[in-house]
Amino acid sequence: MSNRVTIKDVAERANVSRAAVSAVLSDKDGKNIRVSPEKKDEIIRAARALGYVPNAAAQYLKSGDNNHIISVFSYEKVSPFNTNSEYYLFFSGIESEAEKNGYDLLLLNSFAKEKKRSTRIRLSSGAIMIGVDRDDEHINSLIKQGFPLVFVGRRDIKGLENLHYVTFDYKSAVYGILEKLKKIGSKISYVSSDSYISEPSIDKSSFLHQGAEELCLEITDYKVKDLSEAEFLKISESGIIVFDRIFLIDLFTPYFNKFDMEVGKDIFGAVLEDDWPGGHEDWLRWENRRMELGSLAVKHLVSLHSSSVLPNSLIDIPLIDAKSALKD
Amino acid sequence: MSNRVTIKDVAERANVSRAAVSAVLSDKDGKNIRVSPEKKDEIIRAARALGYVPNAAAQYLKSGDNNHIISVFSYEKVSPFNTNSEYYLFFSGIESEAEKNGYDLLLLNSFAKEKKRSTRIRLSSGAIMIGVDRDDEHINSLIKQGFPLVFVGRRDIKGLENLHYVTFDYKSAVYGILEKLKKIGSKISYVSSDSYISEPSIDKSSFLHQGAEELCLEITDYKVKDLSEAEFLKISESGIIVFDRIFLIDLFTPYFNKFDMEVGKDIFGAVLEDDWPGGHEDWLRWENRRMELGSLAVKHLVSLHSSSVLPNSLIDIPLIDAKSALKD
DNA sequence: CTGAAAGCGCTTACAG
DNA sequence: CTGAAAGCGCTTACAG
Repeated sequence: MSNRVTIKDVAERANVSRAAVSAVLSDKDGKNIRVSPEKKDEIIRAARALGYVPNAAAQYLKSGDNNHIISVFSYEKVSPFNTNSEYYLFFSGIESEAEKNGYDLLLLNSFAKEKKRSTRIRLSSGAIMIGVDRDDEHINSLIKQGFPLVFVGRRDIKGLENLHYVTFDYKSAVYGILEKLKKIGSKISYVSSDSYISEPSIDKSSFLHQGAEELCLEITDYKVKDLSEAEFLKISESGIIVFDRIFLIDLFTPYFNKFDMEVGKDIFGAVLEDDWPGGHEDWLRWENRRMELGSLAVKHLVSLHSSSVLPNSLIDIPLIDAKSALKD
Repeated sequence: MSNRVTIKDVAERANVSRAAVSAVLSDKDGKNIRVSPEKKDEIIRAARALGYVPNAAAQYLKSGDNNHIISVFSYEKVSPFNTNSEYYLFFSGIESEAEKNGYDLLLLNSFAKEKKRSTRIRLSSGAIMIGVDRDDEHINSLIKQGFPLVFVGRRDIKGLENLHYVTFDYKSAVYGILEKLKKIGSKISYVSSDSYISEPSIDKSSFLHQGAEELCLEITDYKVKDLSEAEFLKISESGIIVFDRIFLIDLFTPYFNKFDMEVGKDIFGAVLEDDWPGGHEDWLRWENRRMELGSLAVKHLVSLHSSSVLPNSLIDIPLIDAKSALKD
């Protein structure tokens, strides 16, 4: 920590003002500050001889410029770049897009000091939020103050308007599935888990009901925890089952077997989720586009930086095609 | 960028000095600065009402403290957290150990602006280097100035002493392999590729020769690019082949087949590398301990931070056991 | 064409 | 027990 060389050292060695050093070394010479070629040369040589490395913290503090660092904030237990994290693909898309745009990433994942952690965001000039916690005071304050921040997935936080987020185009995906199903029949059982209701699950459900109405389909909702045989029979009566989560399939499979029902033939199933482990080809579903969404989050953040529009105004969010991999 | 609230705003609202705000908000009240409980309460309320978030860049600039951010620097094309990067496991170990110690990670991987990139290191208070480029002026300057920096893998940079690095214990691994081989015979062909000579490959080779001498084994060196039949026959005559890189196996396999030689029976092969794709069970080799090495790099960096020893003095480096997964 | 000065947002001696 | 002031290392108007 001791003998760091600063701009002052360079200035002294080159016999110029610090301003001149700053201008030359950050290629801003010629704007407000003009430096003669000889001095310029001398400054560069002095910097090299001394081993000067600019203090990025000081630069950022003073200039307030975009420092081309994006914080990636995750509330989850598993770090998002762990392959078996459900956020890995988001993260992977974020990283490659960030690199394309010349941004570096600050990963905020330590759980030790919650408070310090959200503070470190201020070392970056923008943040991408993965995960669903919404009660971080610092984060909410920063949003209010117009700190560029993009959520992956629609987010709704009470008291906060104009949140920036990118999301899948669930509407067209859900409608696509409904159109396929309409060819089979007009009654649909919609099975959802009891789990925590997030914005995406709210959206999917509302698009489903809205679409059903438009397409004259009849939907019956079921909340399922443990599945009894009676329940199964009631649900499967319609011949068409839509799940909101993949894992629900496991609850039903034993009964499909027991009653000799073949999915895609005797009964039709669709799932409104994307994280497919492989197999399950008889299920109607959509592709995993998480990488694309991660990449989109970065694009959105970059546009927030470059645009003259105040961050608080909502920028148009291009939608990811959630292309349905449905059978004909 | 506009309406960020600063410590000044909080101080004004709470009718105290900025010093008091700073002390209270960073839990340093009671040291040099004492604040009455009422004022303390008022400060906290004011900060909350205003939505104050400390500016980490300013804090770091002023205090110079350990800001608990580690830069992870990689020179490679593929980002280290890409699963198929050869650095993925190092990175994975770095990340989990960093989290354990309450450190966040700044990933420096963008290739657009090489200069800016190494500058951003200064936003962190330590760095871990993966990959082998050694001609980054900024990095070298920072090392000279005592910036805490740890290389993954032994590194040798001209003009720089007391580099910090963590490395595999190649010596014991290579000796372990030699001891196994000694049971088979006393003549060994050492085949290495023509590729770029890095410190690890230098180390492995020198341990191999040194160990052979101690164990009274005879080693003949071969540099191989395209393998001719004549060459193959010469090399395989010894009955024992040691490769420095896994991919060399592919050059030899066709000839093993042609001459009906079975590895582990008619001929013995060992490889001084760890990144095994699976299979190849007949080859003597060692385990992949990259994750452990990544984790060790973080431990080393943390000890650099906490120790009162000047960074320039070399701290003892605990070695990773490169456990040999050799057959009996 | 060049340099002196103010100030970014903090923290930390130091004086009262 | 509390506040005024200096200063971390930069950049950017501004005055000459």
